[in-house]
Amino acid sequence: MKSHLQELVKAALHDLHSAGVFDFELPDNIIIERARDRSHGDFACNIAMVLAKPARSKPRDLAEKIVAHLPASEHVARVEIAGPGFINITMTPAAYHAVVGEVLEAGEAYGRSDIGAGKRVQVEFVSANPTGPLHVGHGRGAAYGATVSDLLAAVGFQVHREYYVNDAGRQMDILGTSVWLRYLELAGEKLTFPSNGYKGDYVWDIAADLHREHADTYRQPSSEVFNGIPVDEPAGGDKEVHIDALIMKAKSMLGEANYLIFFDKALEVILADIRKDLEAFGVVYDEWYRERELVSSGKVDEAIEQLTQSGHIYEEKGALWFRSTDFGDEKDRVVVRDNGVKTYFASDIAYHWHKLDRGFDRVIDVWGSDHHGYVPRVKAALTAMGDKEDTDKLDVLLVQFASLYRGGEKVQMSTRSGSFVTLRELCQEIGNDAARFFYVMRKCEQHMDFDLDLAKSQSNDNPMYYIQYAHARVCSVLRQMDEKGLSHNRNSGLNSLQLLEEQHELDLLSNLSRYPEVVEAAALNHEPHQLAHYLRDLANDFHTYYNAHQFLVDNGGLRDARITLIQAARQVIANGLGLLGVSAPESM
RNA sequence: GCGCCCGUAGUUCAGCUGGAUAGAAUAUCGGUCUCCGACACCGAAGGUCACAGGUUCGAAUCCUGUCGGGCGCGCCA
Repeated sequence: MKSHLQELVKAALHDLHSAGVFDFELPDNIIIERARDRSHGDFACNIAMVLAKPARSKPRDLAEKIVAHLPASEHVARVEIAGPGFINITMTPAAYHAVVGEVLEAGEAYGRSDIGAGKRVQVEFVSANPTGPLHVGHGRGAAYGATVSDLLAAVGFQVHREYYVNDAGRQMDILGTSVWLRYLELAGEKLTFPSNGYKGDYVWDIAADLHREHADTYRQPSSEVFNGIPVDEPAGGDKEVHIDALIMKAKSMLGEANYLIFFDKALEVILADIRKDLEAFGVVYDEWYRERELVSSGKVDEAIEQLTQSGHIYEEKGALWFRSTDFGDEKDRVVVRDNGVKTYFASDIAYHWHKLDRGFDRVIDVWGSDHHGYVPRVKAALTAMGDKEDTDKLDVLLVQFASLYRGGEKVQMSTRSGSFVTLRELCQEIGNDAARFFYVMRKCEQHMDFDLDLAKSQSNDNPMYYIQYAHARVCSVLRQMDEKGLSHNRNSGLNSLQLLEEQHELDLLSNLSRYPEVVEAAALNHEPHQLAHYLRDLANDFHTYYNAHQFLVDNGGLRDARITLIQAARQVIANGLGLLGVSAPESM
């Protein structure tokens, strides 16, 4: 509908241009807005005000000329000039009625489009270190990333959903060592668990598994394990030094191969757990990309070599540094430490370099906002290694933290101490639907207060229930219709749509026609919350209509028309909820 | 100290990328079930868009500064 009007205005402008009224380039995108106030018609165009200056004309005069050259359209009922020079357009009821047929014809495909056709986009999200179960902080990234992916797919992009698995590196070593120490305790050793180790119950579980499988095979006396280890922080030492020494000791006492039994078991169990949680959350990936493969395939070395060749690497204090300040970063970054170990950043350079290499037209990273300082250095590396154009393909979307509230109190959490709310616990408490919906209800860069009591409540202050109820209510009406033995004929309904002339009906129709625009905007701007808010509005239109008018009326034509209309509403609500990963129940 | 994000009704948030009288929900107050599900609807009240400048036909939106909040500033990942 909107694009139709854009064409009309464009045609008028071309007319004026060839008539010599304009001597400047015409803008290629013409803004048509939905009028907020009904007295302004259905759509408003501000083009006359935009072009007033270059045309050296008063906005209203210009608007007159444009309106005079507007081609006739069967969909347009009225065109008026208002205010400082707005062109207000009112559509015919028939133009709105037509949307019902479009919705029912397209069904689940209504709202989908092909504007992204032929373009491949990669969305990497969550990518939490596999050192423990996903917690609620990851939940927002999961819901957001999954929804953005689904939205992009809905507008035609070929979407590749990816989880980057940090299965190499120090944090994983800390985990592996933590598991071994718990295993030793299960085997009967007495020891003081490192303050920087992973203390969650899941570590005990993994250790118990290993102890069942291997009994005391890998038991070592704790006195020997802790012999020569610098003291831990509570004893006045440095917890980092303490844990690093324990890792070294574990590797040397167990031997590389046996150490890997603990390391890999922890990795495998936790990763499977993460995958299961995400699947239960309706989040499925196309690829789980392993950091270890990146390393073993030599891509990290290649990346460092490439940077070295192009002169962006220098050595200082025994370490290799990337001169990221040449590309706008605030300081240079280490890629290889003085002990020869490559940093996480080195892997990330290689990973992103390889991402672009894989031929995606766009690459989206969804990160927690606490990683925002990381963006300049990754972009710096990409710019150093390739061309600027490639770097611009990367979009980093930063998701702010969500604070959970229960009973008006903020829920505290911390991963390392093991006292956190897991994503699984959240879903058990409030349900998948509420979790998915609430997480994307806010703009991602907006800090969010997540009210668990609200998400749980089955009442009108919970927007998700409100929307689902609208869907269930339509289904209920259709059931009632059957029970009352009333017949419904869709073709008759489609042919009787002109009977829909109540304001409530026109409002509902207008919002139904808006759906494809909302999906498009939500997808292209990476803003799922637009869809969430839209659905709330649409549900409101429906509930209002429901309360004001009877659907199951005696007049068969009118009844068919109304039933057809609310079937279309049900379809759009179901489609929208589907894109948000939320179910559309037939009763509740 | 520097960088990024944020500041809109009592509260939680929208505001369509610069448009017309800043909107919802919630809380408060008052109405609506003999009726397709009251998990709903209708109405009232609620605002110095943090503050001060600037840009222009026009600013909550863009620029500068100030204040306030969150996060980040390792040879950690």
